[in-house]
Amino acid sequence: MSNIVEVAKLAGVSTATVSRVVNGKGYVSEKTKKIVNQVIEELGYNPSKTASSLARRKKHKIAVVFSQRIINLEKSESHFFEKDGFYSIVYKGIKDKTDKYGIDLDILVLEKHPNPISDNYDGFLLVGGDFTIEDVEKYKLSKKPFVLIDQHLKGYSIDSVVSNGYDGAISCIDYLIKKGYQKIFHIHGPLSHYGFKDRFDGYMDGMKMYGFFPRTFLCDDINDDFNIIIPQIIRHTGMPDCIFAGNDNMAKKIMRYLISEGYKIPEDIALVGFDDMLFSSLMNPALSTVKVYKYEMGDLAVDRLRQLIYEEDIHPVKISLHTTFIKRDSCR
Amino acid sequence: MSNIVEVAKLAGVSTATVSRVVNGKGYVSEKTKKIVNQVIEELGYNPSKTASSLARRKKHKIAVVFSQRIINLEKSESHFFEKDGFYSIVYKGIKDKTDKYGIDLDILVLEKHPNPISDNYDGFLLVGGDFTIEDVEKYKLSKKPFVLIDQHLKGYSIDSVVSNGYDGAISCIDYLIKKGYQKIFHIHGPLSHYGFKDRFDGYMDGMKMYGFFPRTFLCDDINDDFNIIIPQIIRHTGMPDCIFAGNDNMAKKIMRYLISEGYKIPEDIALVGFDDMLFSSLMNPALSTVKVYKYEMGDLAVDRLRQLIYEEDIHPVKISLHTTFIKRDSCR
DNA sequence: TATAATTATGTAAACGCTTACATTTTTAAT
DNA sequence: ATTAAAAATGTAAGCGTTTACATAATTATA
Repeated sequence: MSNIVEVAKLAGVSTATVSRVVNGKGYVSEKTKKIVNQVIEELGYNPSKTASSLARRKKHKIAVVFSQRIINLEKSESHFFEKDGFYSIVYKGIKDKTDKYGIDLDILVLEKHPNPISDNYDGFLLVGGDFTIEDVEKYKLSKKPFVLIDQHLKGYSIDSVVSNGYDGAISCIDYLIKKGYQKIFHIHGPLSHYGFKDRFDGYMDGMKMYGFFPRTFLCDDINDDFNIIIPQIIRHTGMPDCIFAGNDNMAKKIMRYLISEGYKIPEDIALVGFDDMLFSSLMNPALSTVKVYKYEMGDLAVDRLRQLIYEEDIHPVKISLHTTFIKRDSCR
Repeated sequence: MSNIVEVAKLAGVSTATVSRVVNGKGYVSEKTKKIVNQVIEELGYNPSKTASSLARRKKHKIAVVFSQRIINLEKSESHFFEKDGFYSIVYKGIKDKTDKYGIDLDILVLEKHPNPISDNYDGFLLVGGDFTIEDVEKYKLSKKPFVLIDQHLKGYSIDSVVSNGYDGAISCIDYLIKKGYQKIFHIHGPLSHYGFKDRFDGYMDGMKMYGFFPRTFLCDDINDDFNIIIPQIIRHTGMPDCIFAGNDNMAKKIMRYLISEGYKIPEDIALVGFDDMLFSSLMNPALSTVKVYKYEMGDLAVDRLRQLIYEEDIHPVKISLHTTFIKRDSCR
C-alpha cells in the first residue's frame, strides 16, 4: 500500500498538495493536479480513511435511527426491512448515497441504543413521525448534527427533510372537487406525526377554499380495525362520496372493507390514498394517490447531514419535497 | 473528549501503561491497573478507535460475503434477510459477536463486490456452500484473513467453520435402523456444497455399517419440483420406508407431496430432515431432524477471524460443530 | 515598473493511539 | 549477599493524513 508521502515524492510536490488534489480543496494549478492524479493512478494509491479520520476528527460514519415501532411495522425483527415498506425505500435512498460517499452507516433503534453513543458517529438521521422533542433534545446535547426525516417539530429550528403533504393534499382535493365530489372525508393518523398533520392541513384548507365542509377522523393507522371504524364513521356522519385516506396503507384497508360490503369503487364511493406505495398501482381498482418521493427524502437527507458535518455555520433548513397527485381508477 | 494523555497524566503513569491496561496486554501491576481504571471511569474516557486503527494498521471492520443465490434464497432484495432463514441465523450469530467486540460489519455480495475491496476490511467471512476454490483464491491474494462458513474445500488448508453433518447423519441413521427402518433413501443437494457432501458421507457410512443398501438421489434443492422428483424416484427404485432429506427445506417439500398423495407419516413412510429450522417443529407431523447450530457457527467464525486478524502464526483449522438428532413425530 | 492581490506550494505540527526498545523495580535462585 | 530472571514502567518514534501558517510564484492594478 502506497501512501501520500510516496505519491508526493514521485509527483515532486508536498503531501499538502497531494492532499489538496485528493480532496479537491485549496489552490492547486491544473498542471500539478494532472501530474498528481497520474501518479495516484500509477501507484493505485488509496488514501487511508483511518488517517484522514484521525486528522479531521471525523469518523465518516453516521447512524440512522428508527423507532421500534417502525422496525416492527416494516417487519424486520432480527435483521431488517421488507423491501416494500415506506421507510425501507427511504432507507434505500440513504444507503445508496452513503455508499456513494463512502460513509459508513449503522442502523440504531431509538428505544434501545445506549447513551452516549454519539462518540461513534459524526451525525444522525432520525427517521419517522415518532420522534418527539424530548428525543431530539438528547441528540442536541450530543453536539453532533442530525436531521429529521419525515418528521418536523413545529416551532423548533431543526433540520428536517419531509414531503410536502400540504400542497399534495390541496392539489388532490382540488382535483376531486373539480370532478364533482362534495362530501370528501379525511381519515388520518396521529397528528403528532408531521406527515399526517401536514396532509390534514392541506385537506382542511382545500375544502374551505371551495366552501365545503371538512370532515376528519382520527384513527390509529396501524392498529385500528377499519371494518369497525368505517361503519362507525358513516353512521355518525353520513355517507361520503369520497374518502381521502391519510396514507395508502389505510386506503388499502378501507378499500378492503368497502369492497367486502359490496360498494363499487369509484361508482358508489371514491377513494384516494397518499404515498404511492408499490402495491397501490396493483390494487383493484388501482388506487389514486399522492406520490411521496421517499427515496429522494433519504438521498437528500444524507446530503444535508454531510453539509452539517463537514461545513460550518450552516443555517438550519426544512426541506420539503413536492408531491404529485396520481390519478388512477379509484376515483373519477 | 478526554484522551489517553489526560488519563496517563491523572493516573501518574505513561500512556504506554494506560494502553496496556485498556487492551489488557503486557505487564501491568494490579495496583496501577486499578488506579488507571479509576481515572478512566472518572473521565469517562473512551479510547479512539480511529487512532487505534491507525496505529495498529487495523480497521476493526470485517465483511461478510454471501452469494447472490443465498441472498435471493433468503428473500432480501433491497436490504436483508427474512428472519427465519438458515443463513439469517448464522448472520445473527456473526452480528451479535461483532457488536460485542465493536467490530464494524459490512455485507457484501460475492458476485457484485468490486476488487480490490480488501483495503477496506481486516478480514472476510465467506458464507455458504457456493464458494469455490476460484473464489477463495481471490481472497487469498488479498493477503487478508478469511474464514469459510458452512463450506469447506477438500484438500485445501483453509480456515472454516462447518457443522458436523457426518456424525449427525450417522446418529440419525443409527436411530432409524434401530427403529426398524431398512429402506432409507437419501435425497440430497449438490455435493459441491460441503454440508450436503458431509451428510451424504455420513448416510453412506451409516448404512454400510449396518449392511444396508444405500440409495441416494441428487436434486437441485432449490429449483426442483418435488412433486415430480419423488414419484420418479419411487418408480425407479421402489418405495422406501423412510426418506432422509438433505435439509429441512427439502423435507418440507417432500412432506407436502407425500401428504397430498395420501401417505400417512410416519405410518406409511417416515421422513427426517436436517438443520432444525424454525418451522420444523411446527410442521404437521412435527419433523424429526438433526439440529445444526447455526447461530454458533456465526459466533465462532467471528472469534476465529479475530484471532487470524490480531494474532500471528495461527495454524489453519476446520471447526466442526457437533449436531444433535431430534426425534419428533415424522418417524417412529 | 512597482506594488498589491491572488494563486500556488511547502513546512511542520497536530490527531490519539501502539509498541519496540530501554530502563527500573521486584522476585527468584544460588 | 550476589546475580539472574521476570515483571513493571517509561520513552519516543511511528501510523497516514490534514491544515494553519509561511513563503513563493503569478497576475492584476495603478
